[in-house]
Amino acid sequence: MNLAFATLPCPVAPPTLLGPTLVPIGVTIRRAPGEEIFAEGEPVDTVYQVMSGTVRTYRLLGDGRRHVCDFHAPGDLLGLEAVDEYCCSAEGMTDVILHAIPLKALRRLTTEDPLLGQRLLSIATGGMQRSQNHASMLARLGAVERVAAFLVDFARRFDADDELDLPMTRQDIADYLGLTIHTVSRTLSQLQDQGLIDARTSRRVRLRRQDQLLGLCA
Amino acid sequence: MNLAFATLPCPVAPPTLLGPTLVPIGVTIRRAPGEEIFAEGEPVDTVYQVMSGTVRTYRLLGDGRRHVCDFHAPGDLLGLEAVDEYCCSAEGMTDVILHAIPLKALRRLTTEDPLLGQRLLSIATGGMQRSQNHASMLARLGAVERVAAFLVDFARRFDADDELDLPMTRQDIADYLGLTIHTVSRTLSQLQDQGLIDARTSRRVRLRRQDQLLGLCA
DNA sequence: CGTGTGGTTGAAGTGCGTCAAACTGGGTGG
DNA sequence: CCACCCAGTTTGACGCACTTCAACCACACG
Repeated sequence: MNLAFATLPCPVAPPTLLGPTLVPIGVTIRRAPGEEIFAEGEPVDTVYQVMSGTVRTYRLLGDGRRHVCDFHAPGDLLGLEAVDEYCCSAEGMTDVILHAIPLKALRRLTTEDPLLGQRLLSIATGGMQRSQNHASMLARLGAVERVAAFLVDFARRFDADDELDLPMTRQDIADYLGLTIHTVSRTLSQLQDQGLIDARTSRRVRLRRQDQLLGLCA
Repeated sequence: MNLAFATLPCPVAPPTLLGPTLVPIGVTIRRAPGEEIFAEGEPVDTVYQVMSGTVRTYRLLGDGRRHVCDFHAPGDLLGLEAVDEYCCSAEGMTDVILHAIPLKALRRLTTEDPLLGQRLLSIATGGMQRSQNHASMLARLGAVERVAAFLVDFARRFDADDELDLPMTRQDIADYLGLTIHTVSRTLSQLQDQGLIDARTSRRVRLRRQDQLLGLCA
């Protein structure tokens, strides 16, 4: 067993981050499933790095419609904003461990360490590209393409190769893909009938033909 | 919906007297309407600041479907990417004057000047927020809401208060809003019938009831 | 005056949403 | 251990918003 990893609280380090934590300051906090991390409109005073578990960020429109901006894996940074208030809310989907970094301290460190600034910029542009991909998908793909794109993307970012353990409900997926739970459910059934996936339970999906799923993403 | 977007202080100015640039290096280039500035997939070696005119950034999906990522006003920065190739194409919609900044030089300046790094980070997070707004719109708003949101947003970012001079075609708008030109045209006619706008010509629109249009954006 | 590009409008088609009902699995209490 | 519940999920029937197909219009240009 790799003891170096065993002592670190962040088992997954995505390419945007060089180390397990972004900065050596801040405190560790925990959140239960459904528990709020920060809310849209609150003043920004803290940036969070996901250390373990999964987080969803979302916005509520005037009449209650919800849009899930993204699902966040260990390593992801939350709350890096352009303005002085959070533009979306964040809450845990599983039990979550977060590294909470005071914004002031982060700013101070950034002025001292240009490399940290570079890294933050890279994270921010990466986030921009990701939301642009999301927007392109919502603008031009149909339901089957969206669900296929979601499955392939989730497999790449989170779990293993083809055995997915989805931490989110159908409603979460629907609000992420701009669909309804009915359409998501029907589409998954359709992919199952076509033999592209194998939905063992509603939360456990195996990608049988990842190449064909990828081909559906246009 | 929060329509704020971080742009640099570059007011619309006649070509002979351009506003402040991001950095004191780089060269000025011009592009005609429809002319390419950079293309999706090309290696990133230059970032551009729009000095005058309007630019569209877009992506092409496999089968020819197009998604317009954004329309860019004077002051906006183009080509700030997370990876080593442009993730969308950019071309002029009007005659355009751009400030072309070699990426290497920008990187060097950034390590020397932490304030510039802050500014770039602010631009990047602003761009991320803007694409997130775009995605939320595409995910959850209907055609009327999308067109209304587009008009209000365009009025804020570009032109004057309520007299819009649209530099883009219906196809551009449709590809930005995830609709067809037919739906865009019909929706504008509908808003006209309701007295919310006054479409003098197809490119010239007056917002008669901006408050009501804003109310439509959910 | 003909041609071409972009825009508008109508009629018909369709993909996804809405409404409604049944199902499933996990948790709880009798 | 079983009965029951309940949130989440699946599935069917139907409606509607947007797309598709098609025609016509407006204006610029040679």
